[in-house]
Amino acid sequence: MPGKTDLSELNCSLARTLAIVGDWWTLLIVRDACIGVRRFGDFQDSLGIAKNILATRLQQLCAAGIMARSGPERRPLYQLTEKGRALLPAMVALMQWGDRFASANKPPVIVTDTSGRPIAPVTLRNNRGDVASEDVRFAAGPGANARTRAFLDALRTAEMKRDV
Amino acid sequence: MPGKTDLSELNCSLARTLAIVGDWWTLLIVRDACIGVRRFGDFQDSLGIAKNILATRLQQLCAAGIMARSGPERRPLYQLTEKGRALLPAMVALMQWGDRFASANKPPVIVTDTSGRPIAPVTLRNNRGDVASEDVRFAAGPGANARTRAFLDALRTAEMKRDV
DNA sequence: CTGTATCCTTAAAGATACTG
DNA sequence: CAGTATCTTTAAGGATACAG
Repeated sequence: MPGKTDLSELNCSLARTLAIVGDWWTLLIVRDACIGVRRFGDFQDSLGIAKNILATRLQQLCAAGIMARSGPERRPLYQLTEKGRALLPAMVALMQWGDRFASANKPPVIVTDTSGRPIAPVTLRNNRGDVASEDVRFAAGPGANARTRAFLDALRTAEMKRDV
Repeated sequence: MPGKTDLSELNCSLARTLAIVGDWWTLLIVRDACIGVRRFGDFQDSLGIAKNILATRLQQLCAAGIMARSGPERRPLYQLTEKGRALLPAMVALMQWGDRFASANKPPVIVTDTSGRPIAPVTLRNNRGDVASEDVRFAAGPGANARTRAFLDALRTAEMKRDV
């Protein structure tokens, strides 16, 4: 992105994730890989992406350890690593949001287990069960720096002051 | 993004979601909103984003129904709508991935319920319990067009032919 | 404080041609 | 088929100044 800020500096795991997979094509490539695409040309056909862009993205994904290249040098296979497959819950959650709000509840693609049983809507849970989105809170974690701590403190204080 | 493809055309809910919230700043703004940020200036301070960019994003988010503007015209509040809060599972899943792979398991921010109980790692489940990422499959859904169907069929056939 | 209006820079995206 | 090498376009991001 033009003249941009380095999101990975932001002391925020979401920002760091987006700095790695947050651009327009990367998650779609990962999605295709999940579905079973492995060849350069198949990614290209599936996405309608320019070859140079695709080549760059695949290199980045391999460098990031999200995908791995194997097979013949002339006609390699690109496959997800464990780290790449770990993106699945996030990807499916994004898909489900799109199913609901951007595809009018008519999913172009449905997600199932090996027996065809549908994957349930992704929810947030604690050790007792689902947690509603209104009940979710954020707090400083072990990786928080002073700025992040101050920021969260300030917010908490502001809420105390009855901001509504 | 420069000279770009319209992802929303892709007959894919993930692409459509990314077309709405898939740029570098939008999800971070949503995250801040989740945490409790509501003021223009607070978003700006938190993210270090330029004012014009922030203004554009907030407009887009409001237009998309993800955030809503309220309060005095001179000093409005920006808050998530139901549609916006529905992004939480996806956001948390992305954060968790970053916690693990981009923050060395030292989360800058932790997510809890109202009692401080931690939110568990987001997983994929069917009606019986967790589904491992290797056991996830994709199939054409009610919103699939001919191209998507053909694509998924072709992949399935290719796998039959013993690709791996 | 919350924007809007300009201007500028830059690099991402795409098209095309070429190579092994 | 799987790239690499260029070239061009273009619009996103950012800085600044200004306004209500």
